[in-house]
Amino acid sequence: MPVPPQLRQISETIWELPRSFRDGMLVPARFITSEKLLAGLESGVFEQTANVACLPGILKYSFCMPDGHWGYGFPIGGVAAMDSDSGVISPGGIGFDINCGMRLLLTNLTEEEVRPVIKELVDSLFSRIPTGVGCSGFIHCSRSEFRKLLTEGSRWCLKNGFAWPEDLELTEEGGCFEGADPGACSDKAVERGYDQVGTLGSGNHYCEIQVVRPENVFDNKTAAAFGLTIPNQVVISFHSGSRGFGHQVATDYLATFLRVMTGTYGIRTNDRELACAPFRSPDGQAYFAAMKCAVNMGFANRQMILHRIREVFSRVFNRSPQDLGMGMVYDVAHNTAKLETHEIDGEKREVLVHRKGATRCYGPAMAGIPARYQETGQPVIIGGSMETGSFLLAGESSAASTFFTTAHGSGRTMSRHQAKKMVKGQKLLGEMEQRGIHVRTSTYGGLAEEAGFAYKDMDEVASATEMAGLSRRVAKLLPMGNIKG
DNA sequence: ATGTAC
Repeated sequence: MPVPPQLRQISETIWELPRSFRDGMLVPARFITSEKLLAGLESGVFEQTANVACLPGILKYSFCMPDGHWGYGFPIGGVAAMDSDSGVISPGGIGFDINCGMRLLLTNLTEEEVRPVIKELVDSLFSRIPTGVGCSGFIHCSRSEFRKLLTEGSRWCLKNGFAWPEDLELTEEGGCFEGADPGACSDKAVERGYDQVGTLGSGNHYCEIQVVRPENVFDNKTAAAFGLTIPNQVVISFHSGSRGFGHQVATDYLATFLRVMTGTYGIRTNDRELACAPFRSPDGQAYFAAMKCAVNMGFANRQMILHRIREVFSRVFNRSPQDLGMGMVYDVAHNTAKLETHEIDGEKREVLVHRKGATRCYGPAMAGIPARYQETGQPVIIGGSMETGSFLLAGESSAASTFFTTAHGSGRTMSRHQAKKMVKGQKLLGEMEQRGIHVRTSTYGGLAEEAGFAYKDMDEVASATEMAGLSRRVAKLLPMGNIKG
């Protein structure tokens, strides 16, 4: 893909479009990537990252992470910090699936112990965790109970016996964004969401049983601090979000913002998909309070899925989850906007950081990460494709340059439609089976969309984040079994 | 991502 002629290389891992690239750019656009990944960037990503640079109140740079690809308004992999007084909030900078995120769970089992029962485990996970479009959850709470869950996030799960206390410590923000207001969410959003807690969803949402081979551990000391202490240790990671609820919140407020943006607030954007409102305006604050509800739904959703995973392993091995060492490593959100304090030109300021397909990666000794990770930096979980595995990384102090943000996945290289044309899901399933990856899926078409070839090179993305100083590689997690929607 | 066209 040809890059814009105005793009100039700043360092080994930074390319920049200057403000002169487009009228109205308030800051330059920066692409944090590698030479190889840069060559694969779609031209739309340059346009989108430059359009974001025009949004009122944006500070320093409009960023695109190494896994960046074309998205709604912002690129997926887009990062923008706004001045919390004069800046805007934009749903397109957060994503439709608010608090889509990754959670990583340990076991004290080895590959040798798990391999003989992998089919039973995967089949059992598939039958116990609802997957696919429109699926319902296994807890049936009322609409009013769901509104409580929206304000409490993972705390609701703890109160109801679906969490260990340490699960909350090991979730970003303790599994709850404070200030969530269910009153800011439409009845329609509640209607779509109240029955979906504890469901995986579809698309690229999955739950995977993985093995950490000794040759795939890059930082032994940090791996041990993250609980990886056994050769060929088995872990489980999964990817899910706030389902139909978050989608409806995003849809509702995009419509509102489009209605009021120009008339009420006098804001014009290059792309209607960048609809936004001043953060301090009533509309901006209402969306922020509703978005927090969706964030909390996402945390609670992943907590309920975790509960079911523990049940499944416990039943198959006839041992308690505690005895199986099924504690969490961490839970990271990658579709949010959050008020954080960052140093901007030598001055500490409160800014609204939009992360859309981008992971927070606080470094060592920072407030806001668990005590046990103070020396290592927070765990960062980057989900790859179901064929190539995932990465566990650690936050670094040098990530201050991107408001402590790193990549979130491997990033698509082709559309879902294109991927489906290239391989039949049933054939792919057979091939993966032969390579020792047991897969269950709710639709064969959906499986084909997630084929490994439809994604960027996972190793290249992880290496690029490390070279750029955003996060350091700790271990690569290889798939043994996968369930997907 | 998504009751994949409220």
